[in-house]
Order: sequence, then structure tokens, then C-alpha cells
Amino acid sequence: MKTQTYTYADFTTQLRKAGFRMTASRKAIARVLSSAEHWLNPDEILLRGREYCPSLGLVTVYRTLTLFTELGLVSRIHAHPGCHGYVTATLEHGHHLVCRRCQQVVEFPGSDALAPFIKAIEEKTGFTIDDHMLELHGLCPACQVQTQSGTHEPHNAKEFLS
Amino acid sequence: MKTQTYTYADFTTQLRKAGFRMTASRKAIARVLSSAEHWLNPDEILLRGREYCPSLGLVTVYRTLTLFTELGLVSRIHAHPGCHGYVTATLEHGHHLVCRRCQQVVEFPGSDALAPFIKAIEEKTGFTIDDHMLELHGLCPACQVQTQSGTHEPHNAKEFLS
DNA sequence: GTTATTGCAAACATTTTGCAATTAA
DNA sequence: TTAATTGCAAAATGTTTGCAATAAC
Repeated sequence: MKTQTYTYADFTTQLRKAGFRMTASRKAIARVLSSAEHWLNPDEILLRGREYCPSLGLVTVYRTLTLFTELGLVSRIHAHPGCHGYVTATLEHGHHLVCRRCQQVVEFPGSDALAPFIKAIEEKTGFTIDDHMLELHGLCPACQVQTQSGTHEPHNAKEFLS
Repeated sequence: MKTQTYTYADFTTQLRKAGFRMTASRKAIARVLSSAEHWLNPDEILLRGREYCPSLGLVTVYRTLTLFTELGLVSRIHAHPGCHGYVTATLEHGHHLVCRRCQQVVEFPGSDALAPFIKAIEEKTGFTIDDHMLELHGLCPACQVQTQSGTHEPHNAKEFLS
């Protein structure tokens, strides 16, 4: 189980291959990201990037991150403050199953089934894991049928959790 | 496997129990959330809430959602556009293991181990699942040792993924 | 020499704060 | 009555867009 991440050289290669120019800004950001020891937000990337490219601006950081993400070189993680959808909660710790079409959310318990998986990760990495967030995205039964129709009415799939 | 969510009556009860007042605004928001068929963002909650409480304002929606979340009545989901942490990506689809203390992210492959779990959910719910996001949060080995110390230096745990 | 790319300013979107008026208990 | 709660205006964040200047190819 080797987690190989992209190196600075990969950024250059991939960018060129996709037909984009390698500029001082992009070099700086690639350098920052490929050498970062943990995730960085745009502001931190700007700050660090200016050590390589003093004229770097925040707007360019955003644009470059979008580009790198589209090229698959960088991935977003969901850092904690931020997002903004709400559902009434269930009584147990639950995960969310979100219908991509009608936005319905089904919450389901899953900690038990996930437990062996998490335990294995703990053993492999040495981390102690005390929280997890799992979101599944897909199509609910009704939306699978109606994918071609124009309506976006949500349907109740909670009944499927018999 | 029954996913029982809080009803409107629960909102009233829990609020009172925790020593908060039941106001027209909170009634409206509780009503909206407990009867919603899918997740709602603050704007949608405002719009729907005004049908029950015309004077309702967006600020109150935010404050009420925070309160309800703290009381465990409502849970946030991570809707897709938004968040904002970046790491260099791995070549396979990976999940993120985030150290809560030093913010280090270890990305690990896990689709295989998760596959039977997802298949079971598909069978139980009728959903077709085409994407998933799993984030594990905890402490990396170095931070477990150093929890009492003042330093927040990240350490490389990738080596643990032998 | 072209054309992609940049940085700035300004717009936009989302969420939070200060404060006086209101209202539930 | 009186302290919690509200709504407004305004501030604070985070992210995107328009556009002329610049730099990569």
C-alpha cells in the first residue's frame, strides 16, 4: 500500500502535456503544494508561494488551484468550517446518502460495518481515529427511473431502510 | 435498521429541556426542517420559514441553525461547492486521514475495502452509489505522543503506510 | 508576434457581529 | 418584569469576474 503523491516534476510534466504554460506563479504553487506537510488553504498557499514568486496574487492562487484540481493534480478536502446543508438529525451517529438529482438525504447508521475498516487503517497508519465523515452520492430509486424526465421532485426512500 | 429523525415535537421538547425559549422564529425553522424532504440551505430555510413567520430574518436562521446543531437536533452535511483545503493528490481515488492537531493529511486507497459496505447500502436503499467521500479524523502517531507539548509541527506519517 | 496568463480592483456570496427594539417566561 | 431573542445594518470572510498589462511559447 504505497501512497504516491505527485512531485514537483509531475506538475510540470502534466501541465505541459495538457497544453498549459509553465509560469512563475504555477511553479511557485506547485512547489508549495508538492512540498507541503499538510493541507493548506488558499491564503497559506499565497503566503508560501510568495517566497518563490513575490508578485503572486490571491486570484492567481484560486485560478491555479482550480486548474490543478481539474488536471487531477490536487484534490480538495473538506476542511471543517464551511459547508452548509442541513437535515434533521437521527438519534445515532449517521452517514449521509445524498441523491445527486433530487437532493434527498437518507441518513443511515454505519459505524458498525465501518468499524473493522477503520481499525485496519489505525493499525496500518498508527493514527488513532476518533471521528469520521462518510458521504455517499448517487441516485435514489425514484430518480433512477425518472432520470430522463424534467421533474426534480424528491421521493421518500426512507422506506427502503426497512 | 430504522432511521428515526426528530419530529417537530422533539424540537420543542429539547429546546425547553435545554432552557431555551420557544419563539415564533424557532417554531418556523423547526417546522421547516422537520417536514423537509431533503437538505436545505439557509436561504431555502428562510424562504420556507417565512410562510410560518413572515418577519423571520436570515441572521436568525443562522443563529437558530447553530443552536439546533449544538443541541444535536440538526446536522450539517457537506454540500458540494464550498470547502477549501488542498493536498497533492494520489494517483488512485483516495480517502483522507486528517490529523486534528497538526493538520497533516494522509491519503489512503480504500475503495476495495469499502466496496462490500457500499454494495450493502445500495441493496438496502435501492440507491445507486457512484461517488463517496470518506474522511477520517484523529491523531497521527507523533501528535499522540506530543499531545501535551506546545509544538504543532507536522510529522510524516506516510511512512506508516508501508 | 500571438495568445495565455497575471494582478489589480471591484463585485459577489456567505456568514458573523453590534445594538436597540421586542417578546417569552 | 427582565433577560433572552430578534431584525436590521454593517462588517467580515471567502471566492469570482472584468480588464488592461505582461510574459510564455
